[in-house]
Amino acid sequence: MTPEQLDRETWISAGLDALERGGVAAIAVVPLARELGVTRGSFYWHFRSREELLIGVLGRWEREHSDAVLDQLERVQDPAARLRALFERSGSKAPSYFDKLLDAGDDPRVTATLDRVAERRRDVIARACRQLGMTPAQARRHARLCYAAYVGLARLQRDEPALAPRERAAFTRHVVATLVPAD
Amino acid sequence: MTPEQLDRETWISAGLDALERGGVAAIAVVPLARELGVTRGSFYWHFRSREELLIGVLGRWEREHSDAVLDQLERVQDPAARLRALFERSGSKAPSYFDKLLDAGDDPRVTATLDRVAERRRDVIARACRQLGMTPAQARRHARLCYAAYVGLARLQRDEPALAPRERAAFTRHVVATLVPAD
DNA sequence: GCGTTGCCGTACAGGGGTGTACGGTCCAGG
DNA sequence: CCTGGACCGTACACCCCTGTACGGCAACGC
Repeated sequence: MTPEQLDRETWISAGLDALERGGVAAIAVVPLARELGVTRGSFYWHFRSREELLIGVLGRWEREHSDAVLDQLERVQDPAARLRALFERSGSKAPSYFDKLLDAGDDPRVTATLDRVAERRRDVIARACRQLGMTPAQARRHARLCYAAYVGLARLQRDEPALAPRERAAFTRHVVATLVPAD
Repeated sequence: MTPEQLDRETWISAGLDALERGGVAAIAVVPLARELGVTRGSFYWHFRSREELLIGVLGRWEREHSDAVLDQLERVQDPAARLRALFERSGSKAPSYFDKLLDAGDDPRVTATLDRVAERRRDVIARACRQLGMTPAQARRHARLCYAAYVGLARLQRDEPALAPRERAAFTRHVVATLVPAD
């Protein structure tokens, strides 16, 4: 099934899985080697250090899980619908990697990545707000607020387990009604 | 200056300082002992384990930095002004401990504490919303949104360094105008 | 004075992690 | 062939942390 020969990308995939389960601290050489049925000898052939793996994992997340989502969002023509889609996504299960990364505020590599995606996401939101008639300054402030709510919702959703489907839908409607102008 | 004899409360104070600087992981016996100019022999006389210290630090934060703030907030009569005060606080420097704790989502002790304070804060917000004319269900949803924004703002404010005073004031006004009903 | 108690230093055992050096294996290709 | 390179196992040195056992010292009461 799994190829007997590992390569860089296999290690990075395993690192992403570990991130989802145990956070950034779980992206460690020894546990990953155990999981892959291999020793650290393999790892240090493909990577120069643990940090190099971390950079690889962060890069892949940024490309495949963050930028990709934004591109998908940008394809929505109506700006109000675009913002709605953002908050409807935040109500579902998707941002599992995201709040794990939010937990690792100490690591400079992680914060650098997070700063980049935050800026891009706020830009997308601010553009939609301008299309809805806000001034640039208003749009910038509202984008900041919306992104803060997005980040906070990603947290709440992990701490509180359930939230019944009907209530979840009602809450999402309330969020959209409050934060999406002209709605 | 410092008493040559240490006691439990001194260790807990040092633990709180360490939390502010380096997060929950910095609440460790060896570094704290170094900082206090003492060895672990002292620590293990006052505490049975590192976890006992953690519990002490969390308890003190919950009493002196979380509950105290809520009590102060409750003394504001006008419900709209009460919510305004909440968001004006989130714009300043205060919640430094808070977002450090948010980073440690893995530790069960921390999440338990965070869940308790989240519930209390949402209750305070929801009560204000009901006083402003919302139905109980509306108030519950709006409190959830407000608290999510509060959490998200605590994060943003650490990542982004400055934000000029005038812009900060304008942003706070925008947050209040958006999230405080009848404003 | 003398012991008991509070407080701290020292030493040891152990676990988990990162890197490094080096030794094997297997498979291509001259 | 047999040589070299890709790939992995093994062993070692090291760091940082938790806990435990025990020994020392100073202050207090009796």
